Amino acid sequence: MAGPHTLAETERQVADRLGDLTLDYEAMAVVSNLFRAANAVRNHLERTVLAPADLTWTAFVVLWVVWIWDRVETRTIAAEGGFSKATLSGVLTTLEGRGLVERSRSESDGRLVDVSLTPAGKKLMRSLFPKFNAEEREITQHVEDLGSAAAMLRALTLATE
Amino acid sequence: MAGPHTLAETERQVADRLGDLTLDYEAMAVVSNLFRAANAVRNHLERTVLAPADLTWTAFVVLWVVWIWDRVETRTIAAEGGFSKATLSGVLTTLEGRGLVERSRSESDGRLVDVSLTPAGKKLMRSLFPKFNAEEREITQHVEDLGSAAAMLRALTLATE
DNA sequence: CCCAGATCGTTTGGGCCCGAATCATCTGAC
DNA sequence: GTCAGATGATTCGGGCCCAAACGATCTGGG
Repeated sequence: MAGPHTLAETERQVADRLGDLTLDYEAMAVVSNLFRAANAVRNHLERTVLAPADLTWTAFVVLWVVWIWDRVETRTIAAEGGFSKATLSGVLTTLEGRGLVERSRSESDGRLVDVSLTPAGKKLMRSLFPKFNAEEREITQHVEDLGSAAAMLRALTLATE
Repeated sequence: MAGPHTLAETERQVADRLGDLTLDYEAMAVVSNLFRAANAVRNHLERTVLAPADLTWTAFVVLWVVWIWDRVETRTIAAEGGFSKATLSGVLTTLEGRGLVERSRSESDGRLVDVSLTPAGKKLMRSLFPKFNAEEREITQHVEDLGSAAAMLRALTLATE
């Protein structure tokens, strides 16, 4: 889907296999590069910022959402982070075991669970996030127009709904 | 990291937590939207195209690479697909068990393993890829300039190396 | 009241994911 | 020819990932 080969090389190979079918090579390249970029950025941030703090990507996203919104219901975290409630359940258990977050049953609705950061969790995020953002800045510094880049990505997200 | 809240809302919240630190909100928005888009597109393609064929995303990427390049060494597949050799090993075992790919030891170098598609694997890809590409086309149809979009994503990938 | 259906979070089972350790094979300096 | 180091793929252990099943809780119509 994504790799060091040039677009032209890939096109020629695909044409050999599906020469009789009409394909959209530009769409192919965009989707391919989307995943290549997301993978590369994620791996980079994991290595440079998250691994030293012994955090996985998803764990960091969970901490981020809880940190910013202070006290959130689990369903909100899952929606914001873009993963399933099942995944969240496991990650929350891990983070709770490390003393970074706390679960508490909602008083108004016994089905809901609220999540908040412990003091240790807040301390970690306060020290970690500036480093994370500094890397984000590094990574995006060669993108010409950040505003239109963000808009383009938003368009892709909207197109799947 | 990504979610239904507006950028302005998120900025205000972050400012409350880190008001005394300089942050790059545009870089934050791009990285956030990158993952939101990749997740959304992946989930969409998994649901619409891959799930009916009982394939995971990674399994499809592996099949794709092997299909296009006909006969590839495992290390090449991992590099092209953007995941580790450890991951690939497991996925290959799964695909081999389903009779879609074959492993064979390289004759010129006993350390290497070549992978190729079985007839069943070729048949599957020939029927599946047009559907996949049609969805790619749907998803990207509202992106204004596909060429510059691909270039922007490539810049992000390069920035991590 | 009551209870059927909706709405939560969690558990389960199977698969992906990676770094580190392991084992096999190759290479080059001697 | 030999063997130390380099280079492969695989295995292992722990964690993420999801759909489906589950149990608990809430809601509203009767």
